[in-house]
Amino acid sequence: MDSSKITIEDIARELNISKTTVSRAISGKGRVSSETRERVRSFIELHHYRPSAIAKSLAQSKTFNIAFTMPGKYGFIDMPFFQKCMWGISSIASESDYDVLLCMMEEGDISSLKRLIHNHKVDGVIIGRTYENDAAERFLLAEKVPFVTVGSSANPDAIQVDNDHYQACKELTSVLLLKGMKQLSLIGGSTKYIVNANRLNGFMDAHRTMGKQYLPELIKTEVDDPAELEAAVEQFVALGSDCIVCMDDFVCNQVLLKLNKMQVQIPKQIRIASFYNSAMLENNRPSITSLQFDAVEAGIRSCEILMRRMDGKKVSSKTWLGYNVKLNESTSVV
Amino acid sequence: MDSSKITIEDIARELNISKTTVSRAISGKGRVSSETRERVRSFIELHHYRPSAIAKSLAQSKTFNIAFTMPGKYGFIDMPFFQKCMWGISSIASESDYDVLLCMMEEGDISSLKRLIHNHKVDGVIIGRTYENDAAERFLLAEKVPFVTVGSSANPDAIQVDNDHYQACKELTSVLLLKGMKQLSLIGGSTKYIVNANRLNGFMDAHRTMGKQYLPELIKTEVDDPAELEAAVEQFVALGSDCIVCMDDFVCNQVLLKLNKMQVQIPKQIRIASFYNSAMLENNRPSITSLQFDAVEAGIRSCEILMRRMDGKKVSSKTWLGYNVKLNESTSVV
DNA sequence: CTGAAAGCGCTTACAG
DNA sequence: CTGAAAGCGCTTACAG
Repeated sequence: MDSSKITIEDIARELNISKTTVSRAISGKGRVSSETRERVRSFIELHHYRPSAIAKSLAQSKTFNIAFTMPGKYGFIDMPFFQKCMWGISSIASESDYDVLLCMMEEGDISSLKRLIHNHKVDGVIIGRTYENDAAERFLLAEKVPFVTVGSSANPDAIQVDNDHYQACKELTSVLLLKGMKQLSLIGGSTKYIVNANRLNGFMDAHRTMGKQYLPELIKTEVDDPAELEAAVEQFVALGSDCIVCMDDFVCNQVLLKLNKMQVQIPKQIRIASFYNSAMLENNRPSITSLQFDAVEAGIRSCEILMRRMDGKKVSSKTWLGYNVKLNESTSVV
Repeated sequence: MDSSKITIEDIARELNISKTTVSRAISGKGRVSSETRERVRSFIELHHYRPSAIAKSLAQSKTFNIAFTMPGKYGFIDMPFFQKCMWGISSIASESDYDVLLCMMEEGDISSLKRLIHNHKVDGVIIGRTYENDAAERFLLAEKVPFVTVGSSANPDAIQVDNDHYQACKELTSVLLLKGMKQLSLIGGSTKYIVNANRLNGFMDAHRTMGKQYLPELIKTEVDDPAELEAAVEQFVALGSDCIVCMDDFVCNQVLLKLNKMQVQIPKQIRIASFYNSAMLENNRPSITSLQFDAVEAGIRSCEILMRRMDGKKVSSKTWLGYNVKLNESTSVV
């Protein structure tokens, strides 16, 4: 018998029992005598029978697929994050015999997501990258498709899994202050992004909590072009800042290039820390002190939550993930 | 009528025609009067009917899914390649209303692939990373599942899409020689890997073709630990090599670090080129001369070929992809 | 050009 | 504990 074509009906016929019983013996739902169960089990093993996921899907009106959305053509930044995240998602999904379907889309263009949903190919989705006023989220909400976002969303109806950037930044800043640095400077992009606003607050509150002052001239947010960034770095150095804290790894990378150009040595002449880790900084010399967020965990948690949500269970709308402060060469006080 | 629950039967009833006709009007297969077709079309549009991909799958015994395999937990190297490749694959797949299912696996552990195939969740697979004596390939061959590999495979039965590394390396080497470099050195890993053997041959044949000599002392393959690599670099410098050619970007990265440590300036004191491009080198200062391979194209071609193969069409067992020689600062002859 | 009917391979109330 | 039968929502020979 060709193993790839065995059906539940074949088993029933061979074993002289009904399809119903076979189905029950396999799924474990409903009572089946242990003797019958064993006969089915051994037949299946012998003939390498594998149930058709498609038929099961149709019968149960479930696809056993979830989608994972991520940037496609552009935004090749921080790809390791997505890979690790996917790994976490896959592991959890497969435990429930679910598979993950790729959905690549750019900001604004959610056509691939629409196709997936309209074709009823998935039971739920994990949004790997959120945007402000996210079209994908609005669409999924309207279509009543369960989803969870990795990263914060402004949408109060979205179920979110995120790192506690505020706490993490506050802690890293405190550690730097404890190490004796006195003139921390901060540089980063737009604080209209929630995550950046949180980072700024963490930075400031750490100072407050420890009874330290920060110099307003040393805080430079809303930086969005290289020239501006270079000017800021020059100013920090001129004002005698002893450590530059970067709001993200992208900014950090640029700061490093600028300091290199200026021939300023790290950590001898100035120290550097980043509020975000990434592959970009991983191989840097000196190694960069940064906050470590675990992308695999983000994947795991978001998938677990989505699974529960798809099961109709209540889930909390916001899940905080852990973080680590990783001290490296770039902030060593010689 | 709840749009998410409309079936072909509802349409048939509302329009007073048979399910058969509705199905034909939608699929375009079989003759349907243009009037009927139009009635169906407008009804569908009005009520936002979307056929169930699952039901279609079961009826046609096709899943409309393909799998893309890539490394999971380990091997976080060169992730942008996979992302670009996936983007290419997705675009082509979606043209035929196919979706791509993620299959993350480590060398040797093909359990996730097995699950996918046994559950009949895909019609074909694209192997994103090939290994020697690839377990995944052997499995798919045995299961008679159509697949294509991105990158070369030693398996003669595998349908492969690959870059012509030999030609590419030969060309880059020739260009370097034409620029006047006289003592090219070559460094890389094991030549048991087909791709490395090809690279070595390209390097040597370029010399031969141009009537130049290469010094055996300047060719160092089978390098597999950092100490060995550092020693080799020191030797190259001591022997007066004017350009180090690296077999891949990983080796190149290490060579750069070593030269940096040695305070040897690029390209002033020595030049550098890589036989492979990657994000790791993209942001380097100085920018690195390297061979450019288009990962999006690799995805596109492999998916096109897989689609044709799944259609039962004959496809050539080996497809060569293009490449570009990208000259950058690291080989400028001042 | 159109339909009735069987089929894809499972699941699941319902009845026993 | 077990079965007959209907159902999941499409497709497709076959017949007209």
